[in-house]
Amino acid sequence: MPTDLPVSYETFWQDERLACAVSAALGVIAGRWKVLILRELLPGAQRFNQLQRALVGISSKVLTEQLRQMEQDGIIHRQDFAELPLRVEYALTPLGRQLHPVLHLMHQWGSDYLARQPQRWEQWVSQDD
Amino acid sequence: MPTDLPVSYETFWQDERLACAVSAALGVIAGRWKVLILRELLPGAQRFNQLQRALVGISSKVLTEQLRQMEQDGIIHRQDFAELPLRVEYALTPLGRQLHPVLHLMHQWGSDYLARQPQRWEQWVSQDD
DNA sequence: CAGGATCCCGTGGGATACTG
DNA sequence: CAGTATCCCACGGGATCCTG
Repeated sequence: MPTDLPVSYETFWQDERLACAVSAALGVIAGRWKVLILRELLPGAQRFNQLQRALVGISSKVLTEQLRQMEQDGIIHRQDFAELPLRVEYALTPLGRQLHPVLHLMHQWGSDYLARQPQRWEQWVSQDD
Repeated sequence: MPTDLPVSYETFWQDERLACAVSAALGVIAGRWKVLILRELLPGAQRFNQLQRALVGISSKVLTEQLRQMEQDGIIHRQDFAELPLRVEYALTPLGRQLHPVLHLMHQWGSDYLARQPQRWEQWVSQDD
């Protein structure tokens, strides 16, 4: 039912439906590995195995799942070069690249949060640093 | 949308551990009802039943869980007025209030996303409008 | 190389009922 | 009013092995 979205500052967050936009954004990036995948793709396109090596601990099944979802959500693009050995590259779409400011702000808040809740560090620390 | 990013742009996202900050922020707001609770609390403190009435469909158990987690995460504060009938108020902490810009940016991105993926609307639409 | 196919499991969250 | 106490289940995600 809600179609046009008046994204003005005054109406922000007033309307029930506007909350959905936040939930939608959340749904798109809330996967276990998605922000990490986004980070890997920020510098440029990456191949499947490059991603898998970067994301230490992820299985190929899960990586495939996350990539497929992100592709369906329109934030990454999958390019299959029909050649042997197989070569597939994943890259951010414009929409995906527009997540950068969001991630940046989340990072800022998160850093502040972690500084105040040091005991909560360990659950977010990557194993591979 | 802000394509130009503020200050510490160089350090952002370079380090493994900086990704954790994003994941941490995500973990704090990723609950099924948390952004909705945040929105309810933005105008000011709310009582338990006020929240439950606003969040149509939530059970008291789940509401309690989400509130407890958010309290533990330091983004809301629980004030128990020891009086009868029982009265407990939940309010944002300063840290919680600092999520506002994050939510705002997520809302902007989400609106853009929903505009491009109209078929995905329904899964985010609230039932109570 | 880039996945598919299976099997498996913890847990976030829902439904319902009860209580100080 | 502001919660507990149980029971329950889907599903996101992990582990392992297989393939065009």
